Amino acid sequence: MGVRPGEAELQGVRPGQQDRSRRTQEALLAAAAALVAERGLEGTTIADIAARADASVGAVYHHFRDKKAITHALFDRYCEMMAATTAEAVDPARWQGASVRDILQGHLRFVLRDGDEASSFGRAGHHLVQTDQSMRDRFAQMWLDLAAGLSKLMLDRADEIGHPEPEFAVAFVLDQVSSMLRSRVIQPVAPTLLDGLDDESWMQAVLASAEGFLQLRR
Amino acid sequence: MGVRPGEAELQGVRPGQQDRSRRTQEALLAAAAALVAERGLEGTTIADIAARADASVGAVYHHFRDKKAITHALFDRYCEMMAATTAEAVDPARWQGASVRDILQGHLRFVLRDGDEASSFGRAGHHLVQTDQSMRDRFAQMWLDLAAGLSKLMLDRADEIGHPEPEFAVAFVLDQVSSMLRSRVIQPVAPTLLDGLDDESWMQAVLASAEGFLQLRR
DNA sequence: ATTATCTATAGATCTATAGATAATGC
DNA sequence: ATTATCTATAGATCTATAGATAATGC
Repeated sequence: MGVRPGEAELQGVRPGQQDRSRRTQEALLAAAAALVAERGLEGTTIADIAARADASVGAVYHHFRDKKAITHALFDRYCEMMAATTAEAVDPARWQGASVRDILQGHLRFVLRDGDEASSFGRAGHHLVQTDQSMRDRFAQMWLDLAAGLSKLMLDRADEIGHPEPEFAVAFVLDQVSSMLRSRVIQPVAPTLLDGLDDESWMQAVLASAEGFLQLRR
Repeated sequence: MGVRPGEAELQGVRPGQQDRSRRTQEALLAAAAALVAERGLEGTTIADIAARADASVGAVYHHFRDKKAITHALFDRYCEMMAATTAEAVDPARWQGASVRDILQGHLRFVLRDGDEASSFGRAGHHLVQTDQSMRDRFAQMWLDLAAGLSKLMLDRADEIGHPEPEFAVAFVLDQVSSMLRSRVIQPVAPTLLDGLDDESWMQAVLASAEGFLQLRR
């Protein structure tokens, strides 16, 4: 999936020419994602990955040149997921006739759903971002793309926005929403005062807050 | 500082009876804090710590039973800092005559200033929280104490709050503010759309948002 | 005399490789 | 015949200790 053979091989991922090979490689990646999501990169050993995938250490090194090649393959998956999300979230055609509130709500719902299915690739990606500069840069670019796309969609509806500086207000609200999503879904660090609140009510409160700041007209 | 000798020794920190000893132990802790803040716990070796403190590996093990003892000593420092902050932020006497907005602003200013001085103990603490369950629990308790204190201060001024459910509104706003502080100051992960904005203007926008949600009366 | 520090190294882990064995598909 | 997997292990790194040396303060 994803990277073309030539490119993948450059990054230390061996293509594989048998069906069995592809299955093993999938299992190894899934095992690595789960373990990295749980314990972080440095808490995960090659032997752990092999064991969880019912394979051997040798098999791991048959598929990946070294440990770094595994992390890059994992992060590629993460980037594909996020790029797909962005493309959909930012497509103007999809949001014909939608209001600013609809757009924000769509984004919130998407991330909440995504967090719910507890995709280990997502969590693993977030661990990796903190360990490698090149991944940090790539992540930053992806996030700016998403934010810029959402921002454009919302500013196309500037007539709904009562705040005197719509550009600033939109940037602030996107920042606010993403910070809150991160604390609740992506990388919770401490229980919050709102832990008892269900996702739907929480989302409505976030939307109400954004609505107030933007001074949305009905 | 902080822990009483008996308690410290139990946790694997050797008290030390000479002046030189105390200085070395300080240097070792400061070095460990800086390195953990930079590279995380698992990226930091005992040899690194010794080198940065101009000491030897043997000296490290003279002062701390094992690596875990160092991390606990670091986290103790972090807890002391945070407990002091909380005690001050939550003291009703200090906020005589202050408005809800003043209280929120005080909290924001404090964390922003703290982040500015880039205390490596603070950053190290945040890395440690993610690696150890007992630290996670302790951190959660401290954060709930701070939030409960701020919440009480604000609810004592419920007459300023126009939101129909003041308790919920206050909890939501505290959650929102702490999420945003974390993303901007404590553990930034990606550049935001607001990176160009100075701290003061950012803070004013956060306060305006909270003011709107709480429906504060003047 | 006691306490603190240093050097050198044993023991534990972990990454990565080499060589032998098993499975695949032309 | 080729590709994939496994077992066993070399080499690198890191934690922790032992024993020798240096500094402190009664």
